[in-house]
Amino acid sequence: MAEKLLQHIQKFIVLPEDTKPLIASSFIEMEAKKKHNLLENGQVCKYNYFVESGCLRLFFINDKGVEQTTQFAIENWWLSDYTSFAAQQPSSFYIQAVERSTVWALSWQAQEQLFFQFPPLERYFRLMYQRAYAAAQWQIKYIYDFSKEEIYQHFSAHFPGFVQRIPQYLLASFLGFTPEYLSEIRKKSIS
Amino acid sequence: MAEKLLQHIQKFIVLPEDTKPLIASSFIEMEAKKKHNLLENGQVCKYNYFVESGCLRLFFINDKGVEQTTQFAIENWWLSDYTSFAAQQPSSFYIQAVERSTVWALSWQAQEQLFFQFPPLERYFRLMYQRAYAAAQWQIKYIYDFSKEEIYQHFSAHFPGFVQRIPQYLLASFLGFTPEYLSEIRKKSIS
DNA sequence: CGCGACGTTGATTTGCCTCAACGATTGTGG
DNA sequence: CCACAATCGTTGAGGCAAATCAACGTCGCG
Repeated sequence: MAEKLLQHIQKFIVLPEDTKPLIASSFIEMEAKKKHNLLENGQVCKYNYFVESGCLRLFFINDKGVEQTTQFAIENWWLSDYTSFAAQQPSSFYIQAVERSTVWALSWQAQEQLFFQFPPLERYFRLMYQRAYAAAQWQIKYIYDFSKEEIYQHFSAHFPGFVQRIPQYLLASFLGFTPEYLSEIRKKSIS
Repeated sequence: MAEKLLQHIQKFIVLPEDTKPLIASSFIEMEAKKKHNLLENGQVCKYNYFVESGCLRLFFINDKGVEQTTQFAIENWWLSDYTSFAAQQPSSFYIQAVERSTVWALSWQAQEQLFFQFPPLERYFRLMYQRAYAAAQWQIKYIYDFSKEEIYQHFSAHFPGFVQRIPQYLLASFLGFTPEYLSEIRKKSIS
């Protein structure tokens, strides 16, 4: 149980055998069908999610009623609305399964207790946040640096498999433009 | 010495008296004049900077030669290019003092050694990264959610003091548009 | 089979940029 | 302490990337 999660943690810190049951039992295993919402706007984001398989996305709905995806998480990535999670306040985001997904959910209380029982996990999570923050710094750089067309070219060059895997309207939403414009860009790059 | 830094750490974790000299001595105090670069494109980002007073910015230069500011850090905030810092690879950013600033610099090696000597600091840094990452999630949401004009209105409503404090061309660069357009927006909101 | 979700195409509009020129303010050396 | 230059902010004309709107083809699913 929780093999993938434990293996992932062990890439970053040493895990004594006897801590594994403690850790595994702190998480809740969840199965989410495609399009199922793990978090809805207005709710407190109770969990930090580790994706074992499948894909989640973080999005919000703007004042025109359009869904804006700001992040995806695939296997071995964590996802949460950390503003809501850390302060246990209502979120303005949704978290939704893009595909059928298996995730391990860690509540804020369980996380705090785990840190108390096994402090080296602080290091693991420090590294995870550091990695996530570095990725966010890059995402922001991309947005400022490139035109929409360049953003698409870079992204599809770096993550060809992922581009194939998700519907185009979600990709457009994530990259910050309309499905129509994505269509136009793709037509150009084929010919 | 390093009073502000130690006080800041104590807001998040308990610091025994005898650890304070150890911590303080792991940092290098630096004074930076206005426009002085603490990091330049192509160098490894050797330090994680804590701002005691003044203001730093993180920026890069795009292919048209224009400086794009992606973050500011004022008193009690940390700043670094974490992609470069964590992997000790060359950075594609600059870090520059916006005003005369006093900062405490922590090298990657010193940071690792500190974690070894006093593990509770992992928790402090986990919380700092969590906070920084949450702020980045919000920044990304803002970029997707609002028009340039709305971004300016929100920002100047939330941080009126900061808007006064820095030159307009840096604010424009940070908010993602040209100084000319900022001028236009400001004219509109006055009348 | 029929409906709804998804992708495409083209016409039109617009938010914002580019470029160029000109005041205002700052600072710096003589 | 003034003169001159550099930096910074403003204004306006023109242009383009990307959005909006609307219509239509296609696929998968109940």
